[in-house]
Amino acid sequence: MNAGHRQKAEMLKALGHPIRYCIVEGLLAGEQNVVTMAECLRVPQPTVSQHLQVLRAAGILEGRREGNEMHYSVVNDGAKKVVAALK
Amino acid sequence: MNAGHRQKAEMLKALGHPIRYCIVEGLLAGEQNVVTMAECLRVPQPTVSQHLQVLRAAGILEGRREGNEMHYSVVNDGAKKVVAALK
DNA sequence: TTTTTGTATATTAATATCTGAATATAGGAA
DNA sequence: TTCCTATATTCAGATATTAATATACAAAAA
Repeated sequence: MNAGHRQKAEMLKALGHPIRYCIVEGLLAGEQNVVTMAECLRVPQPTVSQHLQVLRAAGILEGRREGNEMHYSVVNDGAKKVVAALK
Repeated sequence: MNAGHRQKAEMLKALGHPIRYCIVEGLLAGEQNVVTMAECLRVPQPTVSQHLQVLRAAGILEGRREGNEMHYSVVNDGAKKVVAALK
């Protein structure tokens, strides 16, 4: 067990929640807005924000503000590969 | 968010622990014995057994007894693909 | 019976998750 | 400017889940 394992496991742990997996898959398909995510997932907006924070902390997402909306995108190649592998 | 997301997230959650990721990767490389895993991972054998149980419950591993040893193998295609994608 | 191999259980500590309220941030209208 | 609305984050809390340890138990072979 080395640092690589830890890093990969940490990334998989972040993806290993239905809401977060759905967020990442949705972002890879082009969705962006937090309100849209919350409606699609049928969970309160704060819950989505908290999961977004987990994904950001894991280095999977980055966000930038566009007016009063946040636009997130997947910046982690491993996460992209994992979601693609499970398509 | 549908049943597919939940299933995939559950599998990723099981893989999302350094010890468990290491076990699965090691099994795909051909290792088998629980004592060997424990020594390699430098954790107590009961800890390895607990993680093996998590992986079995997630449908990632199956084990069969060979004399007084257990031989585990990875039986989940998704898990194989994920580990391969992160190689 | 003793040793080796592995699992099961109980306890405790640490994390994760969800909810609701409060707060921040940006844009537009009065 | 001030107020209002929409968007998003942060915080506090309660609850639930997970993980690690130690201990006890079970199965098989020497």
